[in-house]
Order: sequence, then C-alpha cells, then structure tokens
Amino acid sequence: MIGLTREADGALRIVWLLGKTGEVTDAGTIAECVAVSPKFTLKILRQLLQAGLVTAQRGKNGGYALAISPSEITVRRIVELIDGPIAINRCQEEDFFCSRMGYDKGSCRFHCLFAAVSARLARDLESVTMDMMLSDEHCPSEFLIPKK
Amino acid sequence: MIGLTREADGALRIVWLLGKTGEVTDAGTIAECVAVSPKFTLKILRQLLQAGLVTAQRGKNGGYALAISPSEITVRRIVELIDGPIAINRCQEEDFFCSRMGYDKGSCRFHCLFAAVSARLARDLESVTMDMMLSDEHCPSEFLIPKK
DNA sequence: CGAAAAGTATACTATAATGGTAGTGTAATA
DNA sequence: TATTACACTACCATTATAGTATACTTTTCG
Repeated sequence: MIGLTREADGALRIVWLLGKTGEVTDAGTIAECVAVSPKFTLKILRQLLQAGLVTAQRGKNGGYALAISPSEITVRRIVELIDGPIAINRCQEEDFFCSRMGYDKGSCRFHCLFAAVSARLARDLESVTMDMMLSDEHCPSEFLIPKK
Repeated sequence: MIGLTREADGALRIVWLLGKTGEVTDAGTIAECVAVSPKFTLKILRQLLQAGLVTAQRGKNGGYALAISPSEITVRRIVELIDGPIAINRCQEEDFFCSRMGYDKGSCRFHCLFAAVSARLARDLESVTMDMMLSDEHCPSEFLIPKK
C-alpha cells in the first residue's frame, strides 16, 4: 500500500473534530472521539500546535481548539505537516537520488512521471479544505468514485 | 513521504531495461544496470516471473526477457504487483476499517475523498505504458510538471 | 494559597515493514 | 558432465512507525 501514516490520518480526524465542535476540547475527549490512544493523540496535537493550527489552553477546563478557520486548512497541509512532502517516489527527494545511478545515469526515465503524478496528488489534496469535509456534501464531484 | 518501495521502483527499472534491450539478459547484468544488488534483483525478478511479465531461460547464456510487449505493461500493473493495491489510506483496506471507529462511526468523512484520490492516482499510473517510457518523448504532456 | 486539572517536553521501547542475504537445489547447454 | 544461471525457502538487519513513561509547567477554581 502507498499510504498515509496513522499519525497523519489521526491528525486529519483531530482537526476535523475540532472544526466540528468549534470549542475548546481536552486531549482526553479528543482521543476518545477519534479513537486514538491518549498519548498518541497528544503527540499529534503537539505537532499541530507547533504548526499554529491549534491553540492550547492550560489549566482546568483547558484543551485544544482550532487556531484558524477550517476554510483555510487544506488536507494537504495537514498531511505534509505530519508525513512530509507528498512524493510518490524517492526520486523526488534526496537531491535527485535516482538520476545518479544505474544504466540510465543522468536521465532517470521515471523522474518526470513521478514528479507529475506527485504534483497532481498534492494539488488534489490541496483543493480540499476542512470546511468542505465538514459540510454534508463533503465529497467534491471531481472526486466521485468512478463506477466499476 | 508517501511513496513506492525500493522494490517497486526496482521492478519498474528492470522491466524498462528489458524492454530497452529486447534481449535475454542475465540477472547479474540486470542488477548492474539498474543499480540494485544481485540478490535483491533476483527477488524482484521472481515476482515478475510469477506474474508472467518476464520469461526465464536457464543454463548458459540464459537470463530474463519480457514475456509481453511493453505496450501492454502499465506502470500501475508493476507497482501493484509489488506493493499491492494503490490506496492512499488504510481506509480503503481492511474492510473499511475507518468507518467502524471513533466519533464519526459509520460515516467516515474521509473515506470518499481518499477513495477518489486513490482511484485517480491509479488511473494516472495505468495510463502510462512501458513503451511510452521507452520513447524519447516519454513524458506525457498531461504529466508535465507545473512551473514553480 | 494550593490542589488538581490539563498541557509541555524529552526520551525511550516495541512492533512491523522494508531491505537485503545465505545457502541449497534444479535445469539447460556448451 | 562441468559450468552457468535460474528457483526457492528461510533467514537476518535496518529503518520507520506506533506507542509509552515520566517528569515538569501552567492555569483555574475552590
């Protein structure tokens, strides 16, 4: 499988939940709602906090809340925050790793393809904001699953 | 990073190479050309063999060759052969894992999005065949990298 | 004030997936 | 019939992910 980590998945669901409630919610409650262990939830929240996506309120009745509007938060942003840049292949990273080795040295035949596919994927995930995910008709028409 | 394994990457390059040479090529030579260790190359070749993508010739002057035309081999096919189904999130697997847990029980808000994005990615990779990768103008226009 | 609630932070451990290897066996052919 | 090269299973190493332990700080509220 080519996929998101559980951490990124959890982050998406946490942000979604905070957008849904719109209130300060403590980590324990969040953990329960998104079905992620409390400690792991805190780990994710810390990253969201450092990135400025959520605010934290200490003390009794404290908790976390979204720092910015759901309409300004894209799926891509959260995914990249946790999992790093969206790239289908390591071709795209590590200083063009692929093109320095093998038969095809200096002209990796797959580089362009992977770069383009990665870019498209990134654009797809960028086009979806959290408020879209919160609406009832949250599945954009261009993302409808083709009939089998 | 969301990405292919080295194994899938290697498989793509091996198939590409066999398409390029069009001849029976022994595993050692293949390994050298694609810059993958000999044993790991064999591991990949075995999978390609079992899937019927390549033929093997034993004995002296033996080696591997493509079993079918490069025009019939899509990038998707090779990737899925090695890495399994193309899916952005575990949502898509494990019997709809996501929709049975958490606050959002029974109606995972991300399911549709991930399914659609995964399907699109799969289509993108399906639309590229190995003979396209072999041609000089191997980068399909729809995959051109957007200017930064 | 001070106790308790709740966030902050670092560092650590466990588990799983990937990457890679060893070694032995089998078929083909010069 | 020796040699070359594939066939197969099982194994080990490394890395990345997932998850935890523990100690500390801040805030609120009685």
